[in-house]
Amino acid sequence: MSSVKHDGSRRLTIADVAEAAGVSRTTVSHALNDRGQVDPQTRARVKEVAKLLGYRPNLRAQRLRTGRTNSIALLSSMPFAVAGGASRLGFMMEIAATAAEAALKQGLALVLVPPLAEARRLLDELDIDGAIIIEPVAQDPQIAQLQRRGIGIVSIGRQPEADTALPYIDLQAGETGLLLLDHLAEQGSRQIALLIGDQRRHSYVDVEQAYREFTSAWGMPCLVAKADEAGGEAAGAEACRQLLASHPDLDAICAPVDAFAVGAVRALQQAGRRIPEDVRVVTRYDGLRAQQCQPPLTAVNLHLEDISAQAIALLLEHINGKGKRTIVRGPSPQLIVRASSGRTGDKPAL
Amino acid sequence: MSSVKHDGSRRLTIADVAEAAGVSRTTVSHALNDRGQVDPQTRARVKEVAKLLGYRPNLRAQRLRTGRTNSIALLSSMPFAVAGGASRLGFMMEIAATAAEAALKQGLALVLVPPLAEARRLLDELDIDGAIIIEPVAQDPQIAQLQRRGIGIVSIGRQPEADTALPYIDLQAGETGLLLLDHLAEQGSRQIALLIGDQRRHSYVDVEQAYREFTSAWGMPCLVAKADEAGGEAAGAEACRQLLASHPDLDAICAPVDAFAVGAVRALQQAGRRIPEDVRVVTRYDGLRAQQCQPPLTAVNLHLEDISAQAIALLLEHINGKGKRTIVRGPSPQLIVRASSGRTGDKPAL
DNA sequence: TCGTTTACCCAAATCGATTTGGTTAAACCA
DNA sequence: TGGTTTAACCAAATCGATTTGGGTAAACGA
Repeated sequence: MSSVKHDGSRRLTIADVAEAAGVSRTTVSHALNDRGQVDPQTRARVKEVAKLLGYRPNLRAQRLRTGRTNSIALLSSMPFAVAGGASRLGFMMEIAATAAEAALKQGLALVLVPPLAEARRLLDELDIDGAIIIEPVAQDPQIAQLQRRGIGIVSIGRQPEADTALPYIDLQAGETGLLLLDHLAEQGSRQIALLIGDQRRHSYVDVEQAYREFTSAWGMPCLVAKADEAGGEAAGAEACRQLLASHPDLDAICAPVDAFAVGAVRALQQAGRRIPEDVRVVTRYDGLRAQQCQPPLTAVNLHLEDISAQAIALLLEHINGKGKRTIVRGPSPQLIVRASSGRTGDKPAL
Repeated sequence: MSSVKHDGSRRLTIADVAEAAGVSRTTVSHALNDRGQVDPQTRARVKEVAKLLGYRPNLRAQRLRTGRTNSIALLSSMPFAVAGGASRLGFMMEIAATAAEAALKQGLALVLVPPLAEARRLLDELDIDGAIIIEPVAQDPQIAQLQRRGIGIVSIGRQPEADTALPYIDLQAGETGLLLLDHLAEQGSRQIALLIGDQRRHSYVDVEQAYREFTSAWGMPCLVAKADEAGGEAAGAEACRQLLASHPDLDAICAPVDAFAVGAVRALQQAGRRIPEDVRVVTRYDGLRAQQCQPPLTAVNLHLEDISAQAIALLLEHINGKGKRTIVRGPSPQLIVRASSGRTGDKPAL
């Protein structure tokens, strides 16, 4: 009879192929997956028939049988209350874009899980093999929830105060901070303030420690300000104003969060300070914000594509159970000097 | 015996619950899903037992049986060759963030499919119920591929020259363009150039048509420049330089793509033109780029969150087969006037 | 009292693949 | 020649849920 059905009647199954090829379902499965013992001629014929019919295996059945979903989730650890558009998610979305690419190349689908109040309930509905979480805060509830389901998790950036040590990609926040601080000192800054978020996030914890050691070693004053992550640029600006009020003679601000840094720039400009002549400003995440700021901000290339790829690889290792590594040192961050801290054409003053 | 096993031996199945509760698997299924006829007491007891044991249904089995995956993909129609970091994906990622949220609220997982050369092969490996494609170009191969699999697709922005009409959310690119052009004319511009991409994308096609009608109606010269999407800001700057060379007296540029607009601003500034005094610049997508540009760019609020939510709703309708709607008019775009086209404090010249 | 409805429950079929545990016939070996 | 290996293939079990098609006993109706 007709070997090709093209009415939208029903999806083709392995049984249809078996019948058309005149073999058993087993043989079809073996032939198509290059497994088992099948006569090369038969194998070729089965493949031919399958192609002709346009057969595609039912992924759901495949997955029930093999126990794999071939998909992973990407979570952030943002506070739910964060307001404002999606641009707030700059960092997460940049990782998302590169991680999705890396995942797809490994045959994995990447599911985006934005920070969401309902996410806690919905997290159980997700059929995933593993998850990547970005810069988790201490005691992140999502992590516990996923671990309860036995789902493998890897974090980008160490989880602070972790009771259950998660495998992670080391973002080297301390070193990155030192890179920025050294640069500022080298440029001549002697009153450097640190502006970080108030969450217990490794990048804040580590950079603060690095900062304290740095200032103490140099005999500099220790000026730490904390702002609310949810507040974005406005919170950064406000924190900067307070810094200026209490320490009018500061000559540099290191603000790892790009939104805080841009907010600080605005506040400084409003206060009549010139950047970089009076105050230098540097940030960590080199996103659109840092690049488009006026003046453009000195930042750090974190090599997020590499980090994403490493996170995917690490996660796969752990899912497959043959992963011994629990900490992976990410690529070395590189300083990108821009006008916000650069040596001005001719020295500003003596 | 012990009713709770907590060794990591094996995932609990419905059979375990059935045994523990002393009923059949059928009854457990019915009880937990609030289906069938089950004694309220039994139902409660089964739920109790299931909770106690920590039973969670195997999603893969559930999906094989019910035929749903509860996940959808988000595709862009970008050229693969596009270089540069993820920030190029600003528009896609902004939709991704809002769409993921809207999808999750509907119990759907959103899988990110970045523009990728290998994507064509990998697209068949994705187990999804439907897909959303952003501003598809004419003849997009991904669409054909998914349709071959019988997967429902909805596009954000009409697909131009479509042979198979896709349901879509109308982005009203023509109206949006007119909004910008009217604004420029109102501000006093009389030599308005249009700078668009060279792909066959609805937003370019529609805005170009609107532009031609607009200039013809006003008796203005028709200055259309096209740049390569993959070129980003540099391509926009180059196109702008050519425009300036051939039409030195232009007094406004409408560049719907934000990267082109920012590139144009750079080129204008290098050419010694003041913005907005000499040349006004406006763009469509109100992303970080437009906001952080110096001067900030007049742009349009497209209400992407609403559009994402509408796209998800439309897709669900079509997946469920009860969708009659094929075109949904998105929310009305709103002009956001900023310094790049604003009336300057005191009129620039007489 | 006998048939019928109703409430409650269950065994088995089903979804569509993969995998286990065979069977059959030809090839090989002593 | 009789016994063993090997190649090629297949039927049935399996994954873990949902759904179909009854079955049983109590309640109801005439």
